[in-house]
Amino acid sequence: MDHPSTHLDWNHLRAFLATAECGSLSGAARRLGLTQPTLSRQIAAFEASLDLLLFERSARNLMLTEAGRALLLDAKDMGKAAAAFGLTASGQRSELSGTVRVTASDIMSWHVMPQVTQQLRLRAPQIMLDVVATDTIQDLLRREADIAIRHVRPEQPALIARLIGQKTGHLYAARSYLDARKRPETAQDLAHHDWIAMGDPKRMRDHLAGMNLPLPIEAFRVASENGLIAWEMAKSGLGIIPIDDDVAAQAPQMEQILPGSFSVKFPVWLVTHSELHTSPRIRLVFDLLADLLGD
Amino acid sequence: MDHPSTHLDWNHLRAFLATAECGSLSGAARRLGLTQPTLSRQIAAFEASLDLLLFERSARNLMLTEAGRALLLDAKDMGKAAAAFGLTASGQRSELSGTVRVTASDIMSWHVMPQVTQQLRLRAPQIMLDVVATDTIQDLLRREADIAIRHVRPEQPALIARLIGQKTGHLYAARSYLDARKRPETAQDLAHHDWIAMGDPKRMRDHLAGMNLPLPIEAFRVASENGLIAWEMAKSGLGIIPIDDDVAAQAPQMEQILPGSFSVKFPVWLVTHSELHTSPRIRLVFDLLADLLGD
DNA sequence: GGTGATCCATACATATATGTATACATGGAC
DNA sequence: GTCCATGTATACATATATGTATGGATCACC
Repeated sequence: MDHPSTHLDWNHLRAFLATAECGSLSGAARRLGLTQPTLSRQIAAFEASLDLLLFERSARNLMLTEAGRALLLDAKDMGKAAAAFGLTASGQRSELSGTVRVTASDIMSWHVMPQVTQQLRLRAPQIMLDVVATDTIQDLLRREADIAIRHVRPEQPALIARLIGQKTGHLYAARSYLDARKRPETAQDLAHHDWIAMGDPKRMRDHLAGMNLPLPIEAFRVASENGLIAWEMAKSGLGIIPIDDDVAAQAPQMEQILPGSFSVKFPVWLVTHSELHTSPRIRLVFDLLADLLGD
Repeated sequence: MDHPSTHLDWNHLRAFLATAECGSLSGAARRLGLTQPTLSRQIAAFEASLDLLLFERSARNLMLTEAGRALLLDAKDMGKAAAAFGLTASGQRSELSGTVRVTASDIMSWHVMPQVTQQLRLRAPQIMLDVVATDTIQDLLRREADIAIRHVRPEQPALIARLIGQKTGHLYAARSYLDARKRPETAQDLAHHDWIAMGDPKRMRDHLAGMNLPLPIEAFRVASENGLIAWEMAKSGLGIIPIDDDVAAQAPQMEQILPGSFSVKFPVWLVTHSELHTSPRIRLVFDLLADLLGD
């Protein structure tokens, strides 16, 4: 007994998705490059084959039925997979070969870029990816990089940015540190601990103060512009550091401070120069990165 | 600039997936209920539209090209989504209404079934799901339940079972317990700690001994047939318990013992009576559970 | 080496889907 | 109320895709 999905007409499925997302047959026809009567018939045939009413025909516009709403979720998954397929297909074309230079923070470069690069090599084998670990937006304006992964929205009008996702972090310290010092029980205790700063301690203090966590500047005992070094310091037990949960999960000796509280959310932006976005190669890597980073 | 995926012929995509999975055009034609020439032309047209060679024609059989292999991954995602769509569509049909009784262990019933039930209500609103928290396979043979979620493969020939996935667990204890006692540093330390047994302590001791973790039977200070009660005991600091990582993740006061070591992998089986599997309603819930549990 | 099974590609007739043109309905602007 | 923009459904001609039939090629088997 084979599943009914193999006997579904996948083009009808595509028609359903487009119609549901556009809210009209005409709109879906425009999006798909077909005509409105075609969409009308495809939807009707699809409903007949499923033996279900997908849309409520209310004169002016179509409305999803209850069943249609449930099915739309699965159809959207299919649309995402189809989009990914299209991207991968572009990546396989040899005429898009060349180098694309991507810049990301050192932590991102070290923690997520290896796997992303691996995925990208599979999906766009013709493209050579050059990962530069810096954190200044100037790289893009000076054309020293093609695409940047950033955690703040860039202001320059010459840049285009797409919000990809959001990462969550918390406060962590090594178990050895917490065993040696008194384990903090309340937010007040935190001021008497050693803190590690990534970058400028003052900027970090202000940031934590904004999270309702005021700390004296003396609390920051060590700092490093290099995020990886700061993180290694934290791992070896030098103090408390706020860091991305995924990074922390890879270090079993790290323990979350006051679990559940003081969560930091930082967005992930994909940025490129507006002129570069018209280059098919860079455009492809941009879209692939958006797909790979946006899990 | 719209994505190229909207202009892809999704039926060609389906043809590609079937051909790649079957290894031949004829096989794909049989699966899809089409003829071999149709598949031949669809694949050729698809390759032309993508401007990519997907298969290497080597007389006897088709072999995926490098590009085809990369694209197959995305196509499989699409196939999965299409299968899910087909299941949801079945669930929306009113003629499949009725009750299905599912039995699962108490921990599973409490931890995963609520969300699964919610998903299932969305995808098959006509079906009333009855969740029974027990762990004996007899329920199925006596027809006291229609479907069982189990962690051992059933032996009875009258039952059909499908392996859905695998869950991973580790040893956990409450932070309060670990603060009060000496925090274990090595595997040897574990024998001097208090252990909590789910079910029969002897069976659990044997199970842990099989994981190269020999414990005296006196180490088990408390036990409960009811897994939830054992878990609550562990959360309140009565000792060490091996438990699923997802369950542990929801209890911030629980800390993993010797992080990374002593991992327990237990399979998830979906079981039903072979006769029941022919009932469309139960068959549907079976497939939906397989889809929902197998993430 | 012959034979049958299996597989892919092509030709041709037919079935199916699509586009064009059109009729009809609705709601907003004036 | 009238006009116009927008949207859906149907008729008809045409373009496209599909099935049937067939030929060629390869491999397993005797």
